[in-house]
Amino acid sequence: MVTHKSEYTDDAAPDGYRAIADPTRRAILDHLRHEELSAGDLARRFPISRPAIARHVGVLKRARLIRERRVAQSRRYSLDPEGLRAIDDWLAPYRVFWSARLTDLKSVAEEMARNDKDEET
Amino acid sequence: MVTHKSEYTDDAAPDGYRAIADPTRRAILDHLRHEELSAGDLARRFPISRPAIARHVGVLKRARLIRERRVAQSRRYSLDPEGLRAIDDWLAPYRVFWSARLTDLKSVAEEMARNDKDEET
DNA sequence: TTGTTACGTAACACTATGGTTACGCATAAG
DNA sequence: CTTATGCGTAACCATAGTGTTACGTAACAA
Repeated sequence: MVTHKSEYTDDAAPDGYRAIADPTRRAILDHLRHEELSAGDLARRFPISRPAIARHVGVLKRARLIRERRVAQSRRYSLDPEGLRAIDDWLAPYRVFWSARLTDLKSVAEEMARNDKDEET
Repeated sequence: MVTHKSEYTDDAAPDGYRAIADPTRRAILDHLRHEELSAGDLARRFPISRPAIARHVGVLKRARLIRERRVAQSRRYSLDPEGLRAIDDWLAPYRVFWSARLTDLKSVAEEMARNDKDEET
């Protein structure tokens, strides 16, 4: 709803779901999967400006999807499994829906209901 | 440019990443994991209006995360594994980053690099 | 010191998103 | 038929998100 905060209280860490919602940020992760890169390196690989990259990197960092390592005046970024693992954990209960056949989806749902009876807050 | 339209450029199917970025939509999915529900059913379980639910449901439907089944004037929604599976597929290559422990992250990255040498288009 | 390089942050504009209320359409029931 | 129910859509408003340019700071090099 309306938080009425309006100040830039950036205390709340952005969640991983929001972080990977942006295709540019997913592409950044895909790049970091292969090698450690700085913000400048990334900016050269994308059609957007370096400040934009810096913002994306900030979101990913606060969501614990990447880590920062300072080398001289450069900052190298690498993957941090923590955030993606959280998403994977959320996704896990759904995985049975496609690993188990689709032919009997209803029984699968009922089995799920037994396993985690009241998971919602 | 689009000066006076700008309202619904939503012809393109929304991707699943965007769909699960919203906590309300994730909660909707969690409810549908246990039982088949209509938009009205969902609206009663959430503190937002039914039209808002209908919009969320539309996003989830176009992202192939849920399915619609018409019963009389009611529309029952159930999970569609297709969309979440796509996300899981994207997530899969990263899974090795936390299944292999953090002790030697660099070698893991190099292994990944060998496996899918150039994945970006 | 001065100059270069690498980077993040501030300020701003535009678009996208998510909420509301009001309305229209389809089906069911009387 | 008329009336009620269930649901989606349109119009509108407030906020969050994403891009830009301009600027400030920190680490090297000379």
